[in-house]
Amino acid sequence: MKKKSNVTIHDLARQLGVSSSTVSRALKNHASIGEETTKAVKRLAEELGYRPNFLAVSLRKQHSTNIGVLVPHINRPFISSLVSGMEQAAREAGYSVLISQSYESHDIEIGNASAFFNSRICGLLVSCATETTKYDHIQQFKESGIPVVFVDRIPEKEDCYQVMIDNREATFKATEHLIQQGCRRIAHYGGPPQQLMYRQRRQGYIDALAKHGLPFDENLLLTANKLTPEEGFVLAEQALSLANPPDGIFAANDNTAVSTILYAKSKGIRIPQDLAIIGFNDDPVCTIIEPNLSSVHQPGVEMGKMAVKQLFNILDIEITDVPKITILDTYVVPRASSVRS
Amino acid sequence: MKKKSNVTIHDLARQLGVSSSTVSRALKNHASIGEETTKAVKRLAEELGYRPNFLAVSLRKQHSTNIGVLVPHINRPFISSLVSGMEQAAREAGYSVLISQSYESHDIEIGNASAFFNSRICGLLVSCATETTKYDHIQQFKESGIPVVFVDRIPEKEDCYQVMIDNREATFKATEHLIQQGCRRIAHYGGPPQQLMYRQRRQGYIDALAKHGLPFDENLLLTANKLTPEEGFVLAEQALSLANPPDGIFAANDNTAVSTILYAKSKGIRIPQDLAIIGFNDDPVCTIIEPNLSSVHQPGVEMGKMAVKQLFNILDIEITDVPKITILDTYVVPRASSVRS
DNA sequence: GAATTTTATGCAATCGATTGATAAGTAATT
DNA sequence: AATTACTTATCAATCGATTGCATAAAATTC
Repeated sequence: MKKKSNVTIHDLARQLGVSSSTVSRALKNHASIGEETTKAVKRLAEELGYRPNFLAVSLRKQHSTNIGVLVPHINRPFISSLVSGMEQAAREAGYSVLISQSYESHDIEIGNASAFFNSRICGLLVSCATETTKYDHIQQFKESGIPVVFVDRIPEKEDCYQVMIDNREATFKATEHLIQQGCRRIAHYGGPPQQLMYRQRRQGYIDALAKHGLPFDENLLLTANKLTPEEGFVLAEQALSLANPPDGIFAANDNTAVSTILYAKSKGIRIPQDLAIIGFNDDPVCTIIEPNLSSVHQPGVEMGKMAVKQLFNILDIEITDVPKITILDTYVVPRASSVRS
Repeated sequence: MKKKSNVTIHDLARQLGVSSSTVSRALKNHASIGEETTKAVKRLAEELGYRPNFLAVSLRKQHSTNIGVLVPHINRPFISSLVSGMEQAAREAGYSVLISQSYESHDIEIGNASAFFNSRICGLLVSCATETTKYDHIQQFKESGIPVVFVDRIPEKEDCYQVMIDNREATFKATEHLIQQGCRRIAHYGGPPQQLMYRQRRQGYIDALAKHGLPFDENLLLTANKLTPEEGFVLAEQALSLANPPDGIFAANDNTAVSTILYAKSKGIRIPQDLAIIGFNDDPVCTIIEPNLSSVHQPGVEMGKMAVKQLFNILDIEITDVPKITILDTYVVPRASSVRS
């Protein structure tokens, strides 16, 4: 009895002396199956613990109920929230989520996309690797009619479904916040400029300076290819050893902002009095570091859910009239690292 | 041309004027297919961009190459590392990872398990919900010959494949570390005792006290059902408002340890002089909080990889003679929150 | 040259569910 | 009684790949 006891539609058919098509239809309450028969089929199905074989269904229907998720890493606060939201929304609708990590490598991303393609996912959610600038590996999905939704990290000029935030506006608000706190020389840590997101973040910074009549000083614009904590220390040292150092720093992520706080403190620089700092992401560390780090909050779980909703919309599973490009709200969370009261 | 251009084995067969069985065999370098034919098949397959349909393969072979992963949450540092390791090891072998979150709810866990069962996963990796004490929903997999590996959160008395750490030993070392730092009244924050893991962690604490001849005081044993940061404040208040307060705290996770540091600091209690603290997990916050939090490091990514390796071992995909129960090493990471020099 | 072995390939069933076309049985209409 | 209309259920093909068995052709042996 401890054997592969997988009951199929045929087993039910045999035991009831009907055809398997009848069983199939009965289970779906098809109108052309008699009430009696339907009831009998359902009773036996329940009794024997019948479970439809999704593989068979998918093969027949030409698509699975698995959604592919392609992200750079999953063990990062923001991304794991993103994935969490995706999983939640997908599962509520009876779909599953397949994940893969590119580790920011374009080649790995291509390989993972290929694997997803072969396993006939019903849709793809992507947050691109930093390296990625070509999208042939994504194109194959579109060509096969498999919907693709880009999340957070959006391709340069592709016409595609997107769920994102307004990076420019978000950083505009963050920079403006520093200005309102009295900062006059604000530095910005930017990410790799080949990525649209980081260029947008830089633009918001520049726009905010312009709006408030502050000069743009190239020396205050620092970039790193990876915004890791380690890199944060390098950036902090660069910024703070300038002949004319900044009185405020807007970092494109929290990692580097945290490192800057640590570095500044070690140099006896007072935060926020001498140096106000704001980060981006609103990671959990923000409320741990002292002083607590101000940051721009972006709704990770929500973005994940929206991406799935977008996908379902395209698949006509749940028509909710989602616009092709969804932009979710961000807001500045002012904390002790920047609030001078 | 932008249509579903999915090339099948039959398309290749037709174009080459051979049967689809020949194509199938040729693609797998079957010995009984002529060299010429094999080459021709492969060339055309390459040319037309043939991709095997995993759904069809899986249906035929009676199992997919998808591994189901059942965890309480994915947006937690330790678990996301666990999942990251699983994904990595799985993908290297050409397998994919399906994830689902139980949110610590037994009912949701059952539902997710059921979905996995229907989609014919080839194996299951589980880290149980706190609520879970019955394992019928897992049993169905074993009965169907689908291997199950438990990770980190292990069932009480089931005979099963496991990848875990020695919780008792880990907490023994952590407690001993505090004792070596001069602590004589050590409190312990425990998790829900219905979960084996937390009972083991408590036991290690008790054993360490015993070994060093320290009295066990029930008042110093505090438990919470959820070891959240909020709950950490509650525990901290309880511990520190005792008539005879502790001089050391060993918390069963980092969240509550961090809250305790924050709380203690707000009360003017010096860390580690007045109160030494050590947590568990070695989350990223440990090096952010000040003073840096000592903790017990457990290898999340490694555990994830091991779990997959264990699965492959059972599936005879890669025989590595992994023991049924794998116990990975942990070590104490001493930091400023507990080191009195 | 006949018998036997080897090499290379095809046939057809199978995995489990779905679905358009079709048939059998009963009831209603003329 | 014959025709039409329903109701209910079956047949058989299909999705794409795999595989045991059969077979045709070529090569080898006696």
